[in-house]
Amino acid sequence: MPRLTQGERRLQTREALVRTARRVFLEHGFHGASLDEIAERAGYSKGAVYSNFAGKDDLFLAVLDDHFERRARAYTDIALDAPGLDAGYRAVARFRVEADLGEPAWEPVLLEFWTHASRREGLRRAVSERRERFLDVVANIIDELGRRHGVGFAVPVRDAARGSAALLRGLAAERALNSEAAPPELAEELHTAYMTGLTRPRPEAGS
Amino acid sequence: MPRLTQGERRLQTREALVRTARRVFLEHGFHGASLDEIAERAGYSKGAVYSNFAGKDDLFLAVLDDHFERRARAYTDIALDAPGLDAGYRAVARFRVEADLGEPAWEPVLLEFWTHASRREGLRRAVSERRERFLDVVANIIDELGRRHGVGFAVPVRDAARGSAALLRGLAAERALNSEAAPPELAEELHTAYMTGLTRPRPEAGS
DNA sequence: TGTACATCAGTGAACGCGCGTTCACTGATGTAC
DNA sequence: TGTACATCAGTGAACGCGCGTTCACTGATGTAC
Repeated sequence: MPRLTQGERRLQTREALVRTARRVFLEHGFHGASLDEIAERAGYSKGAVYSNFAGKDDLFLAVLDDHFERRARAYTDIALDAPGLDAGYRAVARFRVEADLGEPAWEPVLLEFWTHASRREGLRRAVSERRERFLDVVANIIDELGRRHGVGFAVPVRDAARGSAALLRGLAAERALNSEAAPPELAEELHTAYMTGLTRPRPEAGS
Repeated sequence: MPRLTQGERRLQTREALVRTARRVFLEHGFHGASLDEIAERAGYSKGAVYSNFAGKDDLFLAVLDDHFERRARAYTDIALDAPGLDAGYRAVARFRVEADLGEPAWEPVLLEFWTHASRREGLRRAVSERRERFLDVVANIIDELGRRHGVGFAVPVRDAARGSAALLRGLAAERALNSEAAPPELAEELHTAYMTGLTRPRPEAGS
């Protein structure tokens, strides 16, 4: 009914494609998903994909951006709303595991794309930049958490963030192979052990 | 010169295929590697692959078996030869990172195959069984380490082992995207923090 | 030791299939006067 | 408000390509007598 401008229409198409692409990637994996199916299920032809994205890789990057953005917001809320330091460590781990269990296909697709990207220099760089930006957010959370509770960390918060993400991702990979491998309680426990092992009583006071 | 029996010849073919397959998988990834190239570079035709393996998946499983076996031996030696508890935690992390850096393509291929397997029930199970067997070895190492140094752990050693592997794998994934992301010293530090966070002063003495 | 038949590792060609990407084209929207 | 031309989102067909798997076959090794 509301006459849309060309730009709005285009944006609408783009969003429909990204939304559908996410679903199809989840169902079939990155290599397994076909642009044909994505376009068709979104109500367009394959050409529409190429009119809006540089190709399959680029389409997945758009899905990625969407995902990381939502994750970043969720982590921030969850960690900083927690009642204590330990509770923060735990809440993040629990959230992550629950998210994985709710959408078990996501982590495998992401890893598949990472490995794909790791072999293509340009794409590798594109994914890496997004990754680092996401880690910025996590690092800020950890930093803020430390500040609020008057503790410091054995390594720079950025490195602590990377390790935290690595541990949770590794556990997700275990779960992809064996869904009972790392249930929420265990993930909580291990993540807390990791963060606790890094936590130091007193932060270095300013220079 | 030495006339080989049919069985020996067959075994020789099998081993040549596995050895070559490993190299080609490393070069092109699991999906990217073709049985044609593997067979040809090993000096056989594609049919030889199907005479020795059920298919591409099965061939990769053979490569996996080989890999895990060598890794298991290496970890055992390294952890138990270390002069102390912390040194053990550190040595394992360092070994793992050095191995990754020496063969940066391995972790991506392994992850690619894991994600592939996670979507095929039969294969998933096959990989999972191998995975659990490997974790048995790591769990034994941790158990022995704890015994020797008179400490216990906050979770069952099997779970501690899974988390250790998860952390190191997650860091490897980071490195696949950005080779400078998690250098040996950092991996050591993070892994030690994780293990230390799990370590408890006194083991529960037998019931 | 020698012969006849059976087994079997490995060959090589053919099969069957799907997909990412390109491109000439169209019909609708936007712009300029 | 209306007309003429330009732009552009999306179409749909064709292109080009590779690969995993199957299978009838062969030549050599193994077996039985």
